[in-house]
Amino acid sequence: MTRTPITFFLDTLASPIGDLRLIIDADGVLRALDFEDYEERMNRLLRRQYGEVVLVKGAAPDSIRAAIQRYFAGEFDALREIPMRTGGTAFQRSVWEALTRIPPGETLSYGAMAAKIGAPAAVRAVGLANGANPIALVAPCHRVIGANGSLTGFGGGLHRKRWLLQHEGAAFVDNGAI
Amino acid sequence: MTRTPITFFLDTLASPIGDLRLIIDADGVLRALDFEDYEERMNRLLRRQYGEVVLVKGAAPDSIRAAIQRYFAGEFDALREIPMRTGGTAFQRSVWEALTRIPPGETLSYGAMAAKIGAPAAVRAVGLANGANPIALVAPCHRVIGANGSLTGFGGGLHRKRWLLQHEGAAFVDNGAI
DNA sequence: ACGTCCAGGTCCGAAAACCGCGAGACGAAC
DNA sequence: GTTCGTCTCGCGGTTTTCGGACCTGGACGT
Repeated sequence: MTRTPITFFLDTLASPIGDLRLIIDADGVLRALDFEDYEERMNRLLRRQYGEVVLVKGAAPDSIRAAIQRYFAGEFDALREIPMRTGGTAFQRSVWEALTRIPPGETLSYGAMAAKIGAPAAVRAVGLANGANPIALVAPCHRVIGANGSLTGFGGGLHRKRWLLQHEGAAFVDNGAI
Repeated sequence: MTRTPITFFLDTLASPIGDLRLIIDADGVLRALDFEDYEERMNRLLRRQYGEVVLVKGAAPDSIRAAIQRYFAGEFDALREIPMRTGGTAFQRSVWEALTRIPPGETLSYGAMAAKIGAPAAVRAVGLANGANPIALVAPCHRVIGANGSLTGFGGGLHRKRWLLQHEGAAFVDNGAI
């Protein structure tokens, strides 16, 4: 099945935990963000949400690049200034939207997040939706951890989840998982 | 799953065998054409090919409207001037593309058409693809008939297939089916 | 403490069902 | 013996359906 393809712009940006890939649309809005070594995963997510996607190289707006760099420099709330947009189902959007309301330095459990969006039993579904989050960092899925405080999973690698939470000064239980 | 919806323009045009619905894209290219009383069927095809579709009223280019009227006035080849584009699978496109190469006044059997696109055994599949043709008249699926010359099926009603073939002066076996 | 089971949204792959056919077989009519 | 209908079955792409997996957690049993 061939749908009319949609075109996005691709930029990269160095960070302390590896190069980032930024996907920007024609309006200069962030559509996806991931680590370069998980490129394949991101492409899969993009295809799921938008069908066929054409990526061309293009510079992301300076404001977005600067905001991310300020985040890594310790100005955590800079991420909130970044305009973003996603596809996905209504459920997924509600999860991702809820992510942006977790303040830096705090965490939430999957169960608590499920309760917060009004579907207290959909705990695993929240986990899945987190796994399908196309916009790492800006939709801070790394701030969702297990009910017992452990790191559980992260699409960009658990070591990065650990780094990000430490960077933000959040409390969690480090069980040494990779 | 919500994909970004695509917007098309909808126009209508009277014909000797009923009002036509024309679906035009932003470039003024024909995306679909069907008879008004089979609207539901066309909407289903559009949804299959493009996902969510938003239809707004809008005038089709004069050149397209005029070409269709000239066809009904007896200038059969006028249809070939109409720019069109489709979604669908590779197989379906090859079938629809082959349709446009059948001259007015001639017919082809499903089996012959299957052979022509290099899949001689895919006879029923050709039938299915014909049934999924979104652009009646311009992709002249009415020119495909049974191996024994009978009318078999037509998405817009067999009486219209009969009328069109008579209009073009094509030979076929009329078994009186409705 | 620890295993086991289930809950629920979504995607993916496999399998089955669907058909705008046509060739071959069969029997019934002239 | 032809010529026709009718029936059966195989064909192959597409759609639909179904079952399992998953970035978890809480209840229940031992």
